[in-house]
Amino acid sequence: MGHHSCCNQQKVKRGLWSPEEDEKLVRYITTHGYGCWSEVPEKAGLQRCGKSCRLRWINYLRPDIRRGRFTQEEEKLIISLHSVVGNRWAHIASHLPGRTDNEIKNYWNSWIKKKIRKPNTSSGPPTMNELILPSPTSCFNSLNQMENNIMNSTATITSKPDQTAGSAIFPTPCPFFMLEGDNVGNLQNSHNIWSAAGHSQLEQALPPLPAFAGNVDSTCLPPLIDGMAAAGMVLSAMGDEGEASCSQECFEKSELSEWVEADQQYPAGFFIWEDDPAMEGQLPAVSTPSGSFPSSA
DNA sequence: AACTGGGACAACCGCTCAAGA
DNA sequence: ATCTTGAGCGGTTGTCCCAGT
Repeated sequence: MGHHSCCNQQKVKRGLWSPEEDEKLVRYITTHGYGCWSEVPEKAGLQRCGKSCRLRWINYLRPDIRRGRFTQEEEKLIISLHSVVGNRWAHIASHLPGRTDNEIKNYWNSWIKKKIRKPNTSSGPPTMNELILPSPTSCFNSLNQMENNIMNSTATITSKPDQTAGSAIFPTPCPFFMLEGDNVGNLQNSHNIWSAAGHSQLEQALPPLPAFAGNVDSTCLPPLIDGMAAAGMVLSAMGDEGEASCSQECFEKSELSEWVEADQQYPAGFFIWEDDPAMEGQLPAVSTPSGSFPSSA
C-alpha cells in the first residue's frame, strides 16, 4: 500500500508526536493560523505531512479541546445521537463541545466491545430501547395515526422543503416526522420496523434528503436532526435532560410556544409541537393538513 | 520478574466532496 | 465539463499502559 498522496514526500516523519513537534505546531498555528494545512509543516519546521499536522491539532493540540472521561450526560447524548445518526462521529461530536470525533469514536468502539462481551449487564449506559422506544406499540400507533390524519385531510400536500433553508428556524414546511440520513422513514427497534415505504402519503411528505445537507445552522435546530427539522414533529432520541434542554433552547430561539414533551402525552422519543392559533403567521408557509397534529382526528 | 491480553488513546489510510483552475 | 487539490470523514491499525497470571 502506498502512502497517502500528501505524505509521499521523503523524510516525512510518522508515528507519535514528540513534545518538540507539538510545540512547533502550536507555536506556528497560534501565531499564523492554518490557512492551508499542506503548507503548515514546511512553515512550522516539521517533518510531517499537512494531514498529520491537521489531525494532531484538531484531535489533541487545539486549545478548546476537552479531555478526560466522558460524563454521564455526554454518554447519554452520544448514545442518543448514535441511535439516530449512526456512525457519523463528526456529527455527534458537533453536539459535544470540546470533544472530537476521534475521541467519541474511540469511546464508542471500546464501549461496544464491553457491551458485546457482557450483553446481559444491567449497569452502564442505557440501551437504545430504554432511551428511545419504551413503548414500541404506541410509537407505531402514533405514526399510523399521523398517516390517518394526513389521509383524512382535505389539504393537498404540495409543499416541499425550501432549499434556501437557514432563513427559518424550521426550514421545511413539511409537517411530518423525519429522521436523519439513511434512517429517514424508518423507525426501528428490536421488535419492529416501521417504514415510510408503502405509506405513500407520508412518503410524499418526506423531504428529499440531500436538499438539506449542510445548509442549515444546526444551532437553531433540535440537536438530533441537524438540517432535518420538521415543522410539525420532531422524532428525536429523547430521554435525557441534556437533549431536552437543548431542544428547549432551540425552541426558545424559534419563539414558538408549545412543545409537548414526549413522555407526557406521546411515546417517549417524540417531541411534539402542536399547532397553535397563536403561532399563525409565524410558521414558514405551510400547507399542513388542517387541525392540530397529530391529535386531530 | 516476565509474559500476556485487553483497554484506551493516538495516528494513519483511503475515500468522498467541494472549490477553484 | 473536467481535472486538481485540499479538507474532512470514518474505518482501521498502532502504541502504550496496566492488571492479571
